[in-house]
Amino acid sequence: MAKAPTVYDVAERSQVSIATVSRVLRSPDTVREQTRARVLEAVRYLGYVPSGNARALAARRTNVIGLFFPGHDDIDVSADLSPSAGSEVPIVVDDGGAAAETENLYFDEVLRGAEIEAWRRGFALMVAAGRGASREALVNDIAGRVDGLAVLARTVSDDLLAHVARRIPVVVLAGSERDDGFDHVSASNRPGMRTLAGHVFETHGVRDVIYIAGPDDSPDDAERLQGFREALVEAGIDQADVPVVHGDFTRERGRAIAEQLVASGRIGVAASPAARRAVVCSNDQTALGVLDVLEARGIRVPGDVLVTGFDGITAGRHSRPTLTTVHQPMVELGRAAVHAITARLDDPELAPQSLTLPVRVVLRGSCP
Amino acid sequence: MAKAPTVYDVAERSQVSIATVSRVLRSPDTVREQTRARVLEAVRYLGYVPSGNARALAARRTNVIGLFFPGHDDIDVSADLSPSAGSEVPIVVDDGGAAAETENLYFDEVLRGAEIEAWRRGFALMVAAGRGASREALVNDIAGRVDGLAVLARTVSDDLLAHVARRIPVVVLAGSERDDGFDHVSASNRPGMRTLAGHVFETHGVRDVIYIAGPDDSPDDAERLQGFREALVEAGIDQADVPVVHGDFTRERGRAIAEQLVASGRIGVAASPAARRAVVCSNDQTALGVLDVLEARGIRVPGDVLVTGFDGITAGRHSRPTLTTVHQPMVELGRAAVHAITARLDDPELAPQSLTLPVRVVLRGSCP
DNA sequence: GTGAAAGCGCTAACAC
DNA sequence: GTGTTAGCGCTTTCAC
Repeated sequence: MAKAPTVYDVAERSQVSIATVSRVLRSPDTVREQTRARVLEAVRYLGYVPSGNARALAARRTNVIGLFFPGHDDIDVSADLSPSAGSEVPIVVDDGGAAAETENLYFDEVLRGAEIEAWRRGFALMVAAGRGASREALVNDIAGRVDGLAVLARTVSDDLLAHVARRIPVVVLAGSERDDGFDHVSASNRPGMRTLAGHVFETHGVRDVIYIAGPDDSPDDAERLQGFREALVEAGIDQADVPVVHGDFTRERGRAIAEQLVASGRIGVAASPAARRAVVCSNDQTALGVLDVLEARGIRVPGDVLVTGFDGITAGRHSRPTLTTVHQPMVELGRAAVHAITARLDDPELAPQSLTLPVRVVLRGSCP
Repeated sequence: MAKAPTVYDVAERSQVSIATVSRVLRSPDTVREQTRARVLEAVRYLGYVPSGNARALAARRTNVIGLFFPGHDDIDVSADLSPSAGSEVPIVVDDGGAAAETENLYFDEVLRGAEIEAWRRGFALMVAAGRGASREALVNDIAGRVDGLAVLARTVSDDLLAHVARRIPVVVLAGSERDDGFDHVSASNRPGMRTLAGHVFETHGVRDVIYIAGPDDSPDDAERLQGFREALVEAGIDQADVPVVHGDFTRERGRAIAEQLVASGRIGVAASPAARRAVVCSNDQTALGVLDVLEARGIRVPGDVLVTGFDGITAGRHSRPTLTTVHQPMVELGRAAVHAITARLDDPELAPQSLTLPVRVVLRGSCP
């Protein structure tokens, strides 16, 4: 690492001009076989790795796409990083208690989709998860390094987004499709929830229902609630009869809310099959929390209470009972975001696009 | 996006030199208040976002750290990305069948850790997941764009790694600590498995055991097997009596192997408490697959068979029964990797470091 | 406190 | 085919 070799070093050693070195690397077949060999040999000998920055600068294109997410505030960032003290391995018993749960499944999947699509199109992916105050600075910084940026809705101020969008294409993920001039990629939240809730009301004939919403600032959550209300109207259920509790999308909070509901008698063992109730949750994590409590309290799902989620995270396939939900194509969301960016890169004149990906209701044990 | 404004544009509009513009952005307090204000106003007006590439080139430092993983070959990359056809939401019944499982939990967590630590130290993170032939090209490419690179062991040829390492610090993740001159970060695989297996043998007195290993090319797997063997020796169990089956770390394969074991009578209902057997798996996914089959076959865990995993993925906390495992600090691994890189960046003369992070055995239902 | 000027390492015309 | 020569947009001495 003493001093990274440059094109000049390679050129000198292989007795050609720097242009030829560049050619060997970018369009090998425009160079005579023999020359090429000499250059490649020098590359190997010197340990030459082209500077991506110089390249990007000269070519006016970085071939990198950025992805910005809200940060993982939940993780203890101050934990020690000291190495293992010898080979003593502690044995602990996991009582299934309040182990900190990884809540970011959603982002992980979106990220994976973005990574896949970026790769296919010859782009690298730069990720940044911003928290707190420095968020804006981070976004600005990353914006200067990429050809296009995908941002989760509501994580960045509109001002900053507009500022950044003057330089590169920006696509907003999972937000409602506002007329803000940005490209949008989202899932059919409203219809999805409407269909699911419809299933609860029509198929099971349950009318005594509680809705557990997510945090106020989630655009997806708002759409879902709206879909839920549409289903209420359709089923002729009076909104006034339906409590809407606000959670925060975490399992923890789902548990807390469920405890309350049980304590207050809002949900519990059904006196008769006709008295069965339902808890419709705005996301899976919340629903899983509810299941935790109901199981612990001996309230049967789906016997006494129906429970539904939204997202389709993997954990819902392994819960007890398994969780009925609306499956969002998270990986596809990530892919679509990257796709939207590259599309605009290819044709900047394109009108703002809004892509809504299809969802599907997945019936499982908690609400068959 | 017509034409991104540059320092020159900002300089012109605010009547200063480009040097001053740069100063306002990098060291604001060396510039007179009034000048600074003028420059910032121009920045806002023009929608100026500094080019990260130009900056990196001039400063000879990108402030980006790279992370290279093996690709997600398992995902269907050709799937269509067409938008929702109207608002028809299909309703499907999930029979718990062979739904493609997301196997990359491990990387997701490592990535999260890396992201956190990178952020804390003022670096951006660039991720690349390479598959197949183009892997080497990708690694080379990303290496040219970052200040340091973390690579999962065995995903890149030693030659290429050595080549790249001449330019930037490279840290190898999760490999055995070979004397290859690279920095290494890994978990206590051997002691972890040894302790866990010891628990199976000593605490439960089970001696009739089967080991399901992972893919041959996994360095972690090799270490775990070694730890297992040490436990055998310690317990005075003859290795010849212990079958070692090779899986591939997937749940799917875990199921297949379990089916075989059950069919062949190697595992099954225990005739007496003393006849209880154990299946020790090299990772959690495999163990979960085994649990799937045992439950379906009416073989009781831990009553008839003890099952253990390794990794500590979230799914193991929600399986039925919950999974006894060795918990790897995956997030910490990612953080440590970034830490190692920055440490070397700060002091290139450092001797190669090998950090081994502690693990802990977590006892749950499948092997209390 | 501010400006002038020399690169950083590469690509892309344009010549030959 | 290969070489020459401008930049790409920024940081950073070194003057003033």
